[in-house]
Amino acid sequence: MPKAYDPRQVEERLYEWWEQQGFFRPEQQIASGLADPTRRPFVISMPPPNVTGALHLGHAITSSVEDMLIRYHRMVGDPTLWVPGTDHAGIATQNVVERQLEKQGITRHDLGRERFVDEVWSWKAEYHGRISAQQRRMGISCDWTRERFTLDEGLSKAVLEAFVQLYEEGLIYKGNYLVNWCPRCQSAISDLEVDYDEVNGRFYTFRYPLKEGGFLEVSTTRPETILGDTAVAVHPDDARYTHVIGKTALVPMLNREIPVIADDYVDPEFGTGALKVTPGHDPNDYEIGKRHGLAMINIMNEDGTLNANAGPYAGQDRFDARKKLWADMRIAGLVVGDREHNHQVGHCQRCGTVVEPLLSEQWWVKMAPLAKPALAAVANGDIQIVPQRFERVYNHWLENIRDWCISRQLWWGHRIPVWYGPDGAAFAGRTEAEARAKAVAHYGREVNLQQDPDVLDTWFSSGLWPFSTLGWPAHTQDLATYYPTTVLETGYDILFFWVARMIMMGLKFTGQAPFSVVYLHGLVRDEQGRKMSKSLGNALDPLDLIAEYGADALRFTLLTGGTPGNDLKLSTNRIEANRNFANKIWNAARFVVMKLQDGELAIDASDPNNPTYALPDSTQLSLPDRWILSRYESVRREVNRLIGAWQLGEAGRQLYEFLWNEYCDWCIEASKVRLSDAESAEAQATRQVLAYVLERSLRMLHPYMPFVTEAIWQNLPGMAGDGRSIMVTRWPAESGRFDPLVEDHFSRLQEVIRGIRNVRSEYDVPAGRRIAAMISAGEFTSLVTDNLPMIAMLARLDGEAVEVAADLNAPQKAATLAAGGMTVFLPLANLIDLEAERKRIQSEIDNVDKQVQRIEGMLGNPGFTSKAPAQVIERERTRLGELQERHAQLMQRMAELAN
RNA sequence: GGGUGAGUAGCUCAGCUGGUUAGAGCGCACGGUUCACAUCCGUGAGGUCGGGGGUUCAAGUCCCUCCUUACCCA
Repeated sequence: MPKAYDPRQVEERLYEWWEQQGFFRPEQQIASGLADPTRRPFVISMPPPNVTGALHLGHAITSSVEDMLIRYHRMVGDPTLWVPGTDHAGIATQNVVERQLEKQGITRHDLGRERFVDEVWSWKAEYHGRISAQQRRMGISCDWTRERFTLDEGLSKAVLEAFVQLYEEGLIYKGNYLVNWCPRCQSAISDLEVDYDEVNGRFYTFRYPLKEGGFLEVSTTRPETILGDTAVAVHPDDARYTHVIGKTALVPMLNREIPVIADDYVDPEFGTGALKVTPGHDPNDYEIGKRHGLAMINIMNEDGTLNANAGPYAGQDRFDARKKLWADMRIAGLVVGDREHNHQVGHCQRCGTVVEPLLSEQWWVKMAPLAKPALAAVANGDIQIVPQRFERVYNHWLENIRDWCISRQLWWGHRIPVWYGPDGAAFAGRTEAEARAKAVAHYGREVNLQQDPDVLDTWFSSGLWPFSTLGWPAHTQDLATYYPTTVLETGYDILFFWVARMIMMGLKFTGQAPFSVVYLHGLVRDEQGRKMSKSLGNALDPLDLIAEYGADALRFTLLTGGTPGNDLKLSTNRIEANRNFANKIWNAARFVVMKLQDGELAIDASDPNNPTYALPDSTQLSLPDRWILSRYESVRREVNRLIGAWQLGEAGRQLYEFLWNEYCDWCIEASKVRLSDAESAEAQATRQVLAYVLERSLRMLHPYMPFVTEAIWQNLPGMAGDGRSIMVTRWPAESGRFDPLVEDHFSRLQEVIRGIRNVRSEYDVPAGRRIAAMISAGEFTSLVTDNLPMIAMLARLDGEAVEVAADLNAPQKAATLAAGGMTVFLPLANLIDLEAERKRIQSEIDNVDKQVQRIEGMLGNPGFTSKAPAQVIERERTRLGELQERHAQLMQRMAELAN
């Protein structure tokens, strides 16, 4: 084993080996006996990354969390399946390819639909390759043989099936309503695809002339929509305006006559209290228009220019028209004024263009009937959302859900499976033949059919992902075995886009919730807490980080750097620290492996998936051996508990602290004494314990840091070979080694050792100098004498000059410390300054005093003694006793020094 | 306007169902050629847990309120 762990030397090689061995496949897990085929499989559908481009840290955190869960469950013995795949990402992908073509001066229309789509497919091929290579670098153990793409034949069939079923049930309908229209993409988009950003706009106030004479002052942020006004509204109770209700207003520049109406929606406090109503270009006005039977005028073309309804402004871009119209109105004397005004404006999530509410004929899904069961599934516990607080967000959205616009005026995606007859009648079919048959039945003869040119919203196909990837609508073996899946893990930002829709679709088409747990992670941000983005230039590339620190360090950082549902500010400092951790355990293992050369090591290999270093007979175990075994068992229990409670980060942190602070800093250090006589029985026992605890701990760390744990495990004598891998060993079971008394005893010795080190440091005793000590150990005398060589080594005492007894008198010139229920005198003759020593002891006495007072206060409080649990009271009593004793020891020493 | 999260050491964050003297990493100070590791070891300094009120024997943890901040929905 090299002196430093170098991830670059091992990661890619190990990954290829794992994949080649078939470890990622549930069939292999069952065949090898690791997984119990009678257990419920553990299944995750990977959130499919868009084939748009490269992966970012959002994908890296997804990969880290899911792989952690998958590896853990695989080791636990569940048949474990992780289905990977990618998403065609309609608008996003079409946009990048269009932009690419733009550079060559070509539009998609130049190419035509078919050639353009071919172009996108080749883009997809290239980026899909990049994406899966990146995911492999993360170390993810998904079943690549089951990889899917949303435009695959099978998944496309699922889309057709879902569409036709919903259509036939009347849950999909076509209608001319107000949609969010992106003039650049020239497509409708759903409510969720609109981002509302604050914009420095203007607030324009003008006069609306009345036919009957006079005028009404009205304000707007979008003057060009005046051209589409079909009413002016005031609040019915607004005394200022009662007299104008029912009169007729004249649309500026067009002189079109429109009514002045009264409607509760109008806020008399806002602006002038009179509202222009443009049902064709504003969602609220649309509602008013419906209530009052107003005309709905569309003044805009699909590219954002105005149409013939805009009269003289036809052909002008919407923003040019805004300026022109305002200028003309100014000349006409209709302008009152305009001022700065910051407000929220909808932008296309994919291209940033200001979205226009536009009347348009689109396909919709009726959501209310789908939302109801989805709400119930969470309410009745079929689906658990982690963290739970997101249930409220989920509920709120579903309770107020609106119909979903699913048609997109794009070329890249699932073509809508509807064909129109000559008179426009629509026939939905899973195939053209099916639609044709319906048409023949309808018309009584063959007619020409034309397929709808539009495609479906990407999320329509993603909504089917958990079951379409397993073969639905076909009744495949995979679907029967692995559906419903277990956990859906993703960022909270796509709770509505994806998670809620999968739940609705899953319940609708399979009658079952598609997963039982939704685990939501937070967003990865930069060190200042900003969202990572290309334009800010603050986006870290996971591949760069892996190259510099190793995949394990990145994974561990993403897993332990935060808590579920909360954003994570990623700093390279932290990744570096975790790289150091990988190196630390690598070196710990180097030490152990080196020491293991000194003797034969018995391995219990009765279960091929659970090769186990045998432990010595318990009579052979020293205190440090028993201690690390007990600590290991405590941590094992705690890690299990935490993972069970979805506290994956905390579990990882526990492992980190156990391995570094207990295994390395104490267990290994303490072992060196007993290993010095390599031939001895105690050395052999120590080696066995070192090996056992290391190997078991590596298993628990494996889901977090798969590479370094495997790299080490392959070097552990007797473990590797015959294609064995740590990733398919069993998760450690109860060891029966927990021993609180041992933990108590060892921590007393730790206190003594730390205390001595502290004094040494305070008195500037040279690190290499071995010093004398007198330990007045009371009831712990045999504990100390039994472990004296270890204490001497760790505290750098001169073994020849250590005196231990139940009760010792202090030498005059000595530093004194009370620790672990014992008193230690360090006769540092020429170093001790009596005055300084008195001060040191006094400050310790003060410290002890404070605690004694606190506890005495507690125990003296009848409320406490009568109401607190007996265990807590008992613990405080014990502590008080020890503190009082310590206090007495220090006081006695003070008295001696005073002489 | 409705909702949610965050506010704990100089920085980034843990702290589960309320119960020892509130922890870690980084940074800082001091000291280290201790036979695995300087990607390291040892010691230490540093916190009125955002403010105020309340519940409780006991509050970083529960409740109310306010402040700051980020995000979601409308």
